[in-house]
Amino acid sequence: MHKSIQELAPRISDCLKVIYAMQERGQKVTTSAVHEQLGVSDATVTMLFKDFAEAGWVEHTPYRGVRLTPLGERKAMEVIRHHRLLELYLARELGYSWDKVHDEADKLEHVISEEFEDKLDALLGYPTVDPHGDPIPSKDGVMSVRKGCTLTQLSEGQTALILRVSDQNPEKLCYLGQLGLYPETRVQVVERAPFGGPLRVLVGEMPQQVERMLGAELAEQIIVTSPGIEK
Amino acid sequence: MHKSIQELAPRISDCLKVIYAMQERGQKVTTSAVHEQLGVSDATVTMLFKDFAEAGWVEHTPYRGVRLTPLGERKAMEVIRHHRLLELYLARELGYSWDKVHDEADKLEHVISEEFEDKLDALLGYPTVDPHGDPIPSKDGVMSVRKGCTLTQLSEGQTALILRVSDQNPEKLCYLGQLGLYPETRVQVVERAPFGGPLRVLVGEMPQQVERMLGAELAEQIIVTSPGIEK
DNA sequence: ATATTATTTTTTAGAAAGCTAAAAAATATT
DNA sequence: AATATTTTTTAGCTTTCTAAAAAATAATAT
Repeated sequence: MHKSIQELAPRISDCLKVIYAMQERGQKVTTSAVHEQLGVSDATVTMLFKDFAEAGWVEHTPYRGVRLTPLGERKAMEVIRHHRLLELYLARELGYSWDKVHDEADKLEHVISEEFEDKLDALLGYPTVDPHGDPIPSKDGVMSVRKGCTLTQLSEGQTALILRVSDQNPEKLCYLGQLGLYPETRVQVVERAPFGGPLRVLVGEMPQQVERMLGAELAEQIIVTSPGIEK
Repeated sequence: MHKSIQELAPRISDCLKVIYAMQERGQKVTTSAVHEQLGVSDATVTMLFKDFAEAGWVEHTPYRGVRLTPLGERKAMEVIRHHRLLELYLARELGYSWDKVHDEADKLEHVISEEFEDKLDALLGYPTVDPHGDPIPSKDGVMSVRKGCTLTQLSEGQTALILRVSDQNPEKLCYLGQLGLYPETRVQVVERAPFGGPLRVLVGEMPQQVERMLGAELAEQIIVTSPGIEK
């Protein structure tokens, strides 16, 4: 007899997040891929897939991986909303730097009540993006994603606004912060070395603009407004 | 082979709190008493006692119960500090009523980091009491208890300041809140019915003073300044 | 194409943690 | 001394996870 999923136990919601993130990136959600992200064995992932399928959150084709159902996406939105509200709260109210918010939010998100979430939401003024520029889903599960492209896709001379810095690695975030590359910051590509080489960019508005060098690996993680369509 | 206690798992810190609370009230900390408070079987409590003794947190005399060592008290202070800082934070920053803070803090206290605690502490201005008037231990484990007596111990006509309202029951707290019986509020006993009968008290300062009736069971939980020694 | 080999996923069997009911042991009460 | 109560020990349950075996799929060579 298999037990059905009642509450969002830590393992459950972590797995949901991983599945959603992979699917969002257009990747196949396979046993081995989730196993790598989640740090549990393949056997465990297979069992999680079964539980999820039984709960109606995913469609599971054995040996082929899973795909979220509308219900599953809804659940994922709840988890992501908790996480991102907490991230923003930690950064704005408690003064956490943006490279530390992820890990702390990961621990807190499993224990906060609905009431806590609502009060946070109100305290923060019903925000729509977290410190990395990632959108915060609304309470009814709608997440509006601002369209953009990666910084590497801009051509020389082009200007854009940073929308998201979608990396979880604290070291990388810390470094990007030192370069001033936060969401809502203006950037201009001065020079683009070929074959995935580094970028030379101007960061910030006119008076205090600074020039920075940036490797392609990092630039790839920076989502900016598509040229022409600034808002 | 028995595993030693490394981290303060939820069960562990809950048990520590219960042991500390009982010892503070001068009660014997026996297997059955902890079993009742904690909601686990006697067998489990016996095993917890063993683990605690092995960790050097208590002295365990088999069939006689436990007594906290200085190290054990130190650990208990850490747990209580977490809990009470969170309670104050929930009440003051997020607008929780004082009857709801306990349960939410109970969930959060198991997951917050040292950094989170420090930032809360700073945000709250390094507070010394929680919303119930219970003292918050300092980071180095010192807790200064303001001496007082219960409201039932005052004689007719006497005046005092409420120091603590040390009840955890949400319903009772909610009711006491309706009567305006919060810490730092002035009260005067107008009439004291004999044989544990109800009290008639004046609540608040002169201009907007109100008269209230109060059963002995509730009055017993209200700690006030001893007459004469107001501060 | 088809057989062979490699890879991935699932199943199976069992380990470890955490708990409890019931039996045994110690203490308390009459 | 006999009986009742409490605590501890024992044995075993449930949950959650994994290593290894089995099954399915994918890649390669003939």
